[in-house]
Amino acid sequence: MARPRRHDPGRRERIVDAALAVVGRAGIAGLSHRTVAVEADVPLGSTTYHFASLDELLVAALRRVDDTFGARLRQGPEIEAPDLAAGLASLMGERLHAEPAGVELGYELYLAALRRPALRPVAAEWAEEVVAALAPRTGPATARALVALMDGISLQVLLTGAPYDEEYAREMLARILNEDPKRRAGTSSEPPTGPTDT
Amino acid sequence: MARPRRHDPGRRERIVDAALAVVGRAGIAGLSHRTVAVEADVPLGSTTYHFASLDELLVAALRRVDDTFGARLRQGPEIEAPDLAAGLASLMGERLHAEPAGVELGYELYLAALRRPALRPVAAEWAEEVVAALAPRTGPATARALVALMDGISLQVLLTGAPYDEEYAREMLARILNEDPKRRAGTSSEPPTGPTDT
Amino acid sequence: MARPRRHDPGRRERIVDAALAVVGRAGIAGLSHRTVAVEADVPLGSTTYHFASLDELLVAALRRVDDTFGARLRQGPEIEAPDLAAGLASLMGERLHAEPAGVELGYELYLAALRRPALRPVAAEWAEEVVAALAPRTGPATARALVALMDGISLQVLLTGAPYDEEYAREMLARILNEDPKRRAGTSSEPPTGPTDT
Amino acid sequence: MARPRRHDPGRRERIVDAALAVVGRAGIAGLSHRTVAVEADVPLGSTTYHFASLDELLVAALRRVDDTFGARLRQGPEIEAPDLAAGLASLMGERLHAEPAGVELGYELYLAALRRPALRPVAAEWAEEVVAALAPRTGPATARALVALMDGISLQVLLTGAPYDEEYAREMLARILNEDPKRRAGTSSEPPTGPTDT
DNA sequence: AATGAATGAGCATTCATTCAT
DNA sequence: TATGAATGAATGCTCATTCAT
Repeated sequence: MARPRRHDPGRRERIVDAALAVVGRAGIAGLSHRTVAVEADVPLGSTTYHFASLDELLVAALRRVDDTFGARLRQGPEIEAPDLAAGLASLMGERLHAEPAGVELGYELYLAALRRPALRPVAAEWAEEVVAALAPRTGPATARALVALMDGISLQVLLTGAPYDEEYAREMLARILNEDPKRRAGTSSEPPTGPTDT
Repeated sequence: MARPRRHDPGRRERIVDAALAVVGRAGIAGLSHRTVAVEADVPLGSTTYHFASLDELLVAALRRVDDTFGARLRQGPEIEAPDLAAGLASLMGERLHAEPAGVELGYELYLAALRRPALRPVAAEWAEEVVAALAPRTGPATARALVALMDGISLQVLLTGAPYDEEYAREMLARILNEDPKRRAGTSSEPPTGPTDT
Repeated sequence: MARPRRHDPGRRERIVDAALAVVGRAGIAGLSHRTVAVEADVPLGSTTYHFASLDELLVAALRRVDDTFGARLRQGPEIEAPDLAAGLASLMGERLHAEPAGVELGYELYLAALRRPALRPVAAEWAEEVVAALAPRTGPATARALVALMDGISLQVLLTGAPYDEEYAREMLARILNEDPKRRAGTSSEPPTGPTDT
Repeated sequence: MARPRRHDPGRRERIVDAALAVVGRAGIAGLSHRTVAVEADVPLGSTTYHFASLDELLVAALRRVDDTFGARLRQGPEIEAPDLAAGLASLMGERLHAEPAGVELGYELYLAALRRPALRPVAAEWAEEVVAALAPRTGPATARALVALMDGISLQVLLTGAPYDEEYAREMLARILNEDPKRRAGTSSEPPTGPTDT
């Protein structure tokens, strides 16, 4: 009972919150007008009134997530650590252990965006955010490669259920940070816009 | 009308083929008993008779795919190329251009596996296959990192729609192949089970 | 309760019957999976199982109607009446009074077909049936014009609610049956394929 | 954002215009409060505020249409043409080719009126308008028959997709204009209220 | 062994209308 | 006087699975 609730300010936000809760629990595929309406304790029609389509709701929900790797990187000290590879490897481990759901959500978003164009802008933003945080320190090309490697390693962990090996991650990230020693002297950093960068 | 086809020996296989065709065309989400029954020109009940669940059918179909990066790697010459990084970068480009659908299917499988445990073994196999092909040449740890990096780079290409930059990929793969120059001499290969490998 | 009803032979036909009943009562616009399911006392899914789309069901229902003007014409004596115009006018009146619902259904079908291509073949068949019945007596062109005139007169009656004026109808049908007296001698019939016919 | 538009005097008219645009584009079935509100760039509530029901809005919109056969007939020269049948046949062809959408709208209105009593007055007006334009020249009964025949012929063209045969139409219209040659001399006009007219 | 029929749950979406402000 | 928000009912349709034959 107890559901008169005409004039419910903030309802739109509550729906977004509910969508996020549903996606966290059941994945993007588990999001439907019905699941979100139940979660938000709101009539079904209300979800379609506020969001013309499920994609629109999903995008609104994903944009609200500021608990991404990029966000964490911007706030934390790792970006300035003397050993950047170790900092990133540590941060990966921290997130994989502390909030695996958040990490999963991120990759689910990436992969879902492959088939749902509406999600691509958000996915691209999430990815760009990390690159933007790293680029000032490493240059854009290396930053992009670091992100690619971290993405690939995280996916492997999530998929195989194998434990995260932080030392292994550190080593491989360090290799990316090493420019080719045959062509240059082996320094561990490169100018923001080095000659090999795009 | 008059489509008896009792005693149809290859039917099970035909259903698997049809499932694969459907998945290739419409993605994993497009697979249903109905779509596959239509594609195979088989009664609906036949699909549930031969496969207890959709997941089972999907697994059977995915296991039959031999058009994976790993399979291609096993057959081709790249694995023995003097410049392994260049070989892999070239192979990535080839696949991204020639059969993006196949590449997408791979990542779609990863996505699905995140939430559907039944698919995880296949997804893990697909990933392991590449590692297994590379490991004899680079050692398992480096192989795993190469795969991670290639996955990350491919995802970026597919998600952002940016053109694939083969030279960039080659450079970054080469960095992974370079062991830390501070600790060792920069050789482009390492023994199958080097000290840093897991 | 009392609704186990697995294995219900003839169900498909019952659904068609129900559809016809719904359309007769509420018009084509009143036909929905739900209304027809209730009318047939059948679960909702059953209607979509037997008919892939509403259009398909509607077409099946309309094709079963043999209570059309054309059917009546084929069976009755009017077609051979010495005064064809009077026979047709009388038949129109008979139908308008005895089964206005059937007449309405016919014109609703014609008009609905304007916007729903799936209905056009049936509508065309209904119209052709009358033409085919009349053509041996009057020639195809005159037959077509007779049908057009009868359609137009019936529409006016249905729309305005004005009473059907049989004598008026007879007079105008007779005029169509009269070939142009300026060019020919005024006979009341023309050969099956007269020179002015298409 | 910032679309205040309080005190918008012509809003009611704009809503009617928008309704007409929607109906022209998507048919009567495509008219809804939402579609019309979007088309008029007006808040949803505004449409229900100004028009108590959809029917009311639809009637207001249809009454404004002056692009009907009757309107065209009142303005054009055909009504005074020496060969009235030829004039009408030509006008039919002109409209069927130049604005089939407008013609279809007319018949769609007839359809809707069959089941929605609120629309009947408008539909009757549309039909009466042509009769009124023709009656001074032909007498009311003949006028009504001409209209009936033209409606029937137009419906056949729209339904079967067959090309409009102007000469055929002219011939049949001419027959209606010919009073029965057996009873009277074949003149091509009759006094406004001839003995056979109702 | 094989399958056509069946079905209850679910889907995204549209809608006319009501109502508190 | 306007209107944004709200909502319950309905729409066509898909689905995995069950089951009697």
